[in-house]
Amino acid sequence: MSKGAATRQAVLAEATEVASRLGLGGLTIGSLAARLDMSKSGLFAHFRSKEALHLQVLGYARDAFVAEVVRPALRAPRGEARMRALFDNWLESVNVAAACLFVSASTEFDDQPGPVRDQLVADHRDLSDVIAQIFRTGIAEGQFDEAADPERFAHDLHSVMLGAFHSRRLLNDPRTDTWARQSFEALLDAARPKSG
Amino acid sequence: MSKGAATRQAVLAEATEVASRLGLGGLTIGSLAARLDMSKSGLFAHFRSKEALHLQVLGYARDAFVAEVVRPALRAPRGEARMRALFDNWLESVNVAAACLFVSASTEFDDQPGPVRDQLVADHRDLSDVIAQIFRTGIAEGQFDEAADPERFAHDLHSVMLGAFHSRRLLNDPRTDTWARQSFEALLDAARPKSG
DNA sequence: GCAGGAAACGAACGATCGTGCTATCAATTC
DNA sequence: GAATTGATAGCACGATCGTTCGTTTCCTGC
Repeated sequence: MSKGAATRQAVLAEATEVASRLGLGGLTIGSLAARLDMSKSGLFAHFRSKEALHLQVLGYARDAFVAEVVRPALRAPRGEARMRALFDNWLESVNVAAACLFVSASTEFDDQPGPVRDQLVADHRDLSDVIAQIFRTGIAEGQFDEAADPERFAHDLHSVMLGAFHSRRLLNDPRTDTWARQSFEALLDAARPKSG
Repeated sequence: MSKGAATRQAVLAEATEVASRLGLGGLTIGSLAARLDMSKSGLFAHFRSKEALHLQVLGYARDAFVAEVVRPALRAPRGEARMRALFDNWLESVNVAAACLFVSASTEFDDQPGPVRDQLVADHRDLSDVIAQIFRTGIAEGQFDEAADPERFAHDLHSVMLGAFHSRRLLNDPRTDTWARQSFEALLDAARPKSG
């Protein structure tokens, strides 16, 4: 990796950290440069616009999220076990900057049309598709009901995670994980094949 | 209402609208003043600090949310009917500025300690208490299981709403309401007294 | 209708915002 | 090791940020 690419990665890592706390809107070139002991213009030259920085931060966060949450889960056996692995990793990522960034950026930009919002929608769709696909495999394995809607399951699972992030990060409620796991089990139970 | 109080209300209404789209962090005195055809200093004099403005916006949004979502629901018969009324009103408020503001501000400030965050936590607790109390009444009425946890129900209902706001506002998914209602019914079913 | 107080304004503050230039410095290629 | 490319710094720009101050205008209670 060339020198430029290396510092760019370092900038994106730090930017992801900051943006996960202050939101993408709270991310400023100046303070970011100060944190990294760089000049404002030197840092800026890597991105050429603030929106480009936003997009690259989202790309970096997406890669981190996939590497930390999604990819390890895909090594679990297909179907329900894989779904459980994904859920576990996701729930553990409640303090991982990349995961938090997507939650905060999604509510921050849901009313601000543009490339950033578009990217967030696309990323959400990708994750939703992964969940739905795992679910479909579970159907094929006989673990889930053929009549169940994989996309609705993905939506419901996402809701559970949003609630968990809210409960853990804003309220700091110690019951968060217990409740999230119970909700997850309820989702699985509801998706089980009807016996008879 | 005196002149000052009147314009202050007008400012808070507009500020709530703007903050619901751009977040509290995206709310600036200058642009807010321009929207209301006021001078920056004239508007600022009402609040004396930006944080005070933030807190008063939250108070205004809270009152609006209670007036639009909570209070009407309390006129429904106690127990399950009241819970359904609350859910219906809440789901309809997906495009009401005050309701959106709480969702976005909660994720925006969950990592920024201070009075604003404290206020958000308090407001969340208040709403959670209302839900839990309605649930407890439903238990007393025999509609819900004595063994069910009212606070967990409140948390789960909140998760469903967060998912609905996300799905409607970011993804603009037409299935949002259907899915939210199905999730709500599932929560109610899970809370029903066990027969036998 | 006048006095006194509240409300709004205009101008300015220092700081910081995002974004350009130009120059210097380091790294890579021959 | 010289030449070339790319990375970083310095400086400046207009704009806007939150905030203060002194003045003016409007409202209100007598």
